[in-house]
Amino acid sequence: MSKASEHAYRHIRGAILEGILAPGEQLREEHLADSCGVSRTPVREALRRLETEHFVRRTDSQRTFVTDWSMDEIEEAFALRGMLEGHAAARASCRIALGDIERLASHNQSIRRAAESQPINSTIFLEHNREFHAIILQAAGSDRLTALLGTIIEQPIVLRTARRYDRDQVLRSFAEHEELILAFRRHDPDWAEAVMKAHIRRAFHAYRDAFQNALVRDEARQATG
Amino acid sequence: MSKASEHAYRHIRGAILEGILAPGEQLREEHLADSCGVSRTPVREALRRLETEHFVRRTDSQRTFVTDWSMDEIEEAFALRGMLEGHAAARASCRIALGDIERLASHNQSIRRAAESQPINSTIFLEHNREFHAIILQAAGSDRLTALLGTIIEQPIVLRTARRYDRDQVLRSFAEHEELILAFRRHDPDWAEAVMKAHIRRAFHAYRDAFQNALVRDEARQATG
DNA sequence: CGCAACCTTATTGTATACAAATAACGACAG
DNA sequence: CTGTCGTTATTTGTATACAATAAGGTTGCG
Repeated sequence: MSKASEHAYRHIRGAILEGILAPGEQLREEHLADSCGVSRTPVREALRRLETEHFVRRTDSQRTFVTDWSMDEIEEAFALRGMLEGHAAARASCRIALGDIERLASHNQSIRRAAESQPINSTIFLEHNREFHAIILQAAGSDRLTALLGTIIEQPIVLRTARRYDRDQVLRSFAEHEELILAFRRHDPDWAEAVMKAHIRRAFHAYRDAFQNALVRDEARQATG
Repeated sequence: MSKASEHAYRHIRGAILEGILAPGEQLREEHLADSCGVSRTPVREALRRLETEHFVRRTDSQRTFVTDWSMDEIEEAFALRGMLEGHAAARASCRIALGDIERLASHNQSIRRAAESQPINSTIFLEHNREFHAIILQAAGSDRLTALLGTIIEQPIVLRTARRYDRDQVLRSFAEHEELILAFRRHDPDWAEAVMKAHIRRAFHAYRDAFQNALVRDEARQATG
């Protein structure tokens, strides 16, 4: 994808991730075109792409809105992600090279250090966590699976979850990653798959807890303010 | 999606399914626009959509070609489809209404009749088979899963496989569907999932056998001709 | 006061012209 | 004869104007 449409894609996607474009907000092609400094044509292309990746959603009358997730939809997305990433881990366990296992270990050590820093460094955690999962996906050696997961992993949700992670939760991620690495060293697909599924499932509960806490805080703020 | 781009989508998709546009063939936007009677703009939109559905593929230099599958890619697609449709069957088994089970049974009887007709009626088989799977997917009640499977089930492949099905294979599909129905009546997710996975896996082997036979025939034709 | 048909305005869809990029081709050097 | 460079032709990308459609607001009627 060449200059303008790629730029529009990144710009809009970034704005959604940053929360500049809030969930539920309507997106107007012309307005986006202005704010990206391109014409509507590449904006439309970007929107279609963001739609397949579930960043935005279109109504029956072709209007586009930033996706606003219901808890059910999020649980469903996590369930599918667990299944697919579990499958990826199983495949990877049989194929992964020793060097890649070492890279996994290295990224996971960075995650441990991020957990132990004062205060914990979410950005570093997110970065190495992303890379950790990317290595596994690549080791699974299935372009199709990679493409599928690309439409499932909802970065806005991952982001919101991880930003709320406390030290315990990051250390728990670290521990689960370590177990995954053990499964890879043994080339045990069942083990790897089970650990990965559990890992994703825990992430879902972390998300749900964080979300509920946020709701409680909001209500408290409204009551006091 | 409104008139022109929807029309372009159906037109191009249909041409690929009919084999008018052959695997590996390059698609030129202007040419397609002429043959659809619309401008390039909606054609481009249709192509992007067909790309996400894997009907076409784009090179790094943005040229578009009708997808030409390698056997590895097909096996991978079948594996993912087995996993996802198995999951759908498990979900459906817990949620499906009695009426839907009766509809499944009815469609499957039509499949049996198609198998017993002289000669076997592939078109009828395909139609009811599609509907059978669609009912299950809908009963699973997960839009996300439906969307995912939409990008996995490769109609050109299903078509090519089913057209080669002999009576035995259609009857085998019928028998597997019957077992699926039994699992649904018992609301047994594990059973339903296992049967579905086996069903898809058998379809893969049917495809591979048909493909290999086709190869052998082609070679024989070249040797004789 | 409600609501329904109409009109106005906002927004998306499509066509087309032109710009940019890439592949195809051929000439020339080694 | 082969490979590389440059030129041309083909193809895709982008901007823009205009058409079609849907939303919102207004007026008139029950």
